[in-house]
Amino acid sequence: MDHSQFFKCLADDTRLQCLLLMQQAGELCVCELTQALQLSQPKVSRHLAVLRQCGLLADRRKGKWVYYNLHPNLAGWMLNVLDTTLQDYRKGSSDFQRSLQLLASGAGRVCT
Amino acid sequence: MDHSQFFKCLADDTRLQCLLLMQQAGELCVCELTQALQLSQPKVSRHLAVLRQCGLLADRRKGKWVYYNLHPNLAGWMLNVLDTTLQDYRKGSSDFQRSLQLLASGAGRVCT
DNA sequence: TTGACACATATGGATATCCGTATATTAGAA
DNA sequence: TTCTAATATACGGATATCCATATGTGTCAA
Repeated sequence: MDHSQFFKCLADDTRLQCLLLMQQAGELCVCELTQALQLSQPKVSRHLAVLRQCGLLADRRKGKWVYYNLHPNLAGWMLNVLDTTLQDYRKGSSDFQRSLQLLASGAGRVCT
Repeated sequence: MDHSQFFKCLADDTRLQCLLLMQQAGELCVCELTQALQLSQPKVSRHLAVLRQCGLLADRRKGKWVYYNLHPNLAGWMLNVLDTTLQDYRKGSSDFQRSLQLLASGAGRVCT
């Protein structure tokens, strides 16, 4: 995986938010991400597929639900970039705060 | 400037190499970058314009030459991302080593 | 002022990306 | 097996990105 390819993965707002939410909150299923980000299911799913195919995410099926998380073998420098970004993202983005709240409240949450 | 917008700037190989070369070597003019990266002048110039318009680079004209450098007011987290990337980039990319050598040797260099 | 050089930008076409909508796939429950 | 819910993918169109080539702009020197 190329350096610029990695950044291409972060260059879309939906993908970046998914990654940062998982880094903050750990493993999440598609329905949680869809709720937290207030986006359509196909949109979220398609972007998660991109991140999975690039090796940034690992997926795990449990019953009807599929859980995603940062890939355990993610390169150190990539984790470092995500860390740095998350720290700044938390300060600035009110959307991110709302997403975290939606996550915490479990609004519309169906997966166990 | 948006977070994902910043990553969009790094998502192109030419732009990423330009940024990392400047971070490594400091201020560089267009002809040096063109030589070091072995790319056409319009291609380099166009990507530098993108980075300048996004506020990542500052430019300074001196006679016939235009020197570019990382913008002095670059946000801390962005510098941090670039640092992390450069460290890993130096290890892996043999192209980058060659570019640095071309820079150091001053091959085809005309600007003072 | 003219010519040469460094750099910037305009243009048009090829390709990639993104999205909404519709549909397929998979798993559990009835 | 059949139905439903969660997720994945296919399709078509709109938009964005990237490039090579050609041309414009600014500076110096003669």
